[in-house]
Amino acid sequence: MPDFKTSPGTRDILAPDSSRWRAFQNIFATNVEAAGYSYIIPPMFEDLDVFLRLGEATEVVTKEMYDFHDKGGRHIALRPEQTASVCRAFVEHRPTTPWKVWYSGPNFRYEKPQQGRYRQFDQVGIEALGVDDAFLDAEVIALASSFYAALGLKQVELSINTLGDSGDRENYSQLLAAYFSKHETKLTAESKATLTRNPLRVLDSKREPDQEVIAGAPRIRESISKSASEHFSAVLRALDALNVSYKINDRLVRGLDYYRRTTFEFVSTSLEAAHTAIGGGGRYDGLVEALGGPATAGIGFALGLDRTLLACDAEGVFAAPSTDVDVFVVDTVDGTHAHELCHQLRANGIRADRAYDLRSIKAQMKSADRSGARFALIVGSDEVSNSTVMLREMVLGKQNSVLRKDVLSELSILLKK
RNA sequence: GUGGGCGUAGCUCAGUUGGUUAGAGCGCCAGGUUGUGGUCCUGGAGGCCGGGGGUUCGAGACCCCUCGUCCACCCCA
Repeated sequence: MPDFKTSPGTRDILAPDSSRWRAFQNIFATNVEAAGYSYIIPPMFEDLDVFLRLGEATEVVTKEMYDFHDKGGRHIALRPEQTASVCRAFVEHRPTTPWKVWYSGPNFRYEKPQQGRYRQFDQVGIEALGVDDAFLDAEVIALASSFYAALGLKQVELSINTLGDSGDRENYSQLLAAYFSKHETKLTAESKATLTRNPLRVLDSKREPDQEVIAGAPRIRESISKSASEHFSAVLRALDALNVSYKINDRLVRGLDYYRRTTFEFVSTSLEAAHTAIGGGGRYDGLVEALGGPATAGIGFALGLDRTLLACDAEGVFAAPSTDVDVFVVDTVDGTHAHELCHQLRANGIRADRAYDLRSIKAQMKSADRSGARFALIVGSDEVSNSTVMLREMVLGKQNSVLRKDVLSELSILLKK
């Protein structure tokens, strides 16, 4: 056993998974940049207070923060998500609105790891600030939806709900608290605990014994303001116009406290494990204000890389792209020829690798095979003496002699086929 | 944070009721093939059996602790 291993909940992403990650991020970037979202790279840590604005009833804030005091005495936290950072950046730079940004990168939560849940986990996401328009809600949701489609995912369901405005949410929360307290004896112990912390989240319980009480609970849409209700209808109409299918789920409240109005979640029906939620988001009108900025509307989503890739595995889509080189150079003379040929090929955009330590031709050919290169260039003493190289097409097992000076042009032609 | 399963070679795993120098397959290296990979054959390297303590004449096997990992709960992406 090695002396050192990765910390719990962290891991090394090696090839071919690493190239899959990068492709994932590239596809995401292409999709959202095509919709006017620009790239933001916020810091991975901030003043703890930035994240405290996410809400005191949120476990992400109260129990799972990676926080520490730095050498300057600042109370710092590794970001548990990126929405708060984006809002802080908005307040700090005051860009013109609408401000549409996307991000990609790791977040940190001190949780007990299990499948699809890590202490360092990656998300991609977008945030759009300064716009109240229901068309934006629908645009954001549609972008997530078409991104899943771009990966090849089919078994993804969209749930959507509205939480009303902040006053509505408060009222509803109290209404629920009253209702659940009345029926407390019928609730599971876990739900009772949740009730004292955040009555809304009791609705999220998937425990069987709770279902009857939940079914009878008051519905939020009965107690939201007219404007919030109209906003929700407009979002749904805008989704219909794009043929984005959804399920209204009036029990969907989501984890973070800052959500207002539109809230949504993407669930993979191909996953068996507990973690089927592969992405989610919503409006967070008021969060910018909480961070000291002007009253500003905001909406966004975050998608978990790991979970989305698990869903891809389950559906057998989005394989890791190949990173194989085009050419592998075998040099049994002294290594100099491989050295120079690789350099020349690479300089001309041909992906090339070689063997080292002047191993036997057999060993070098084995490396060539493993490299996945389509062609091998073989240089032995015969080739050196008549200024040629042997060009071998690996899968065909055919080879022919090529003048050393023609190698580049010859390969360029062959690789285009 | 709570509960349960599992830690033996780089990987996947065998290892009888405790009994000598701990095994297989795959992978890796070398040779068979003095200029050729993928198939085949032969050989080789590689293990403080997660760590610590205990029981025993004797522990990879049993007990305790600890760490890691997986699963469920909680929570969430």
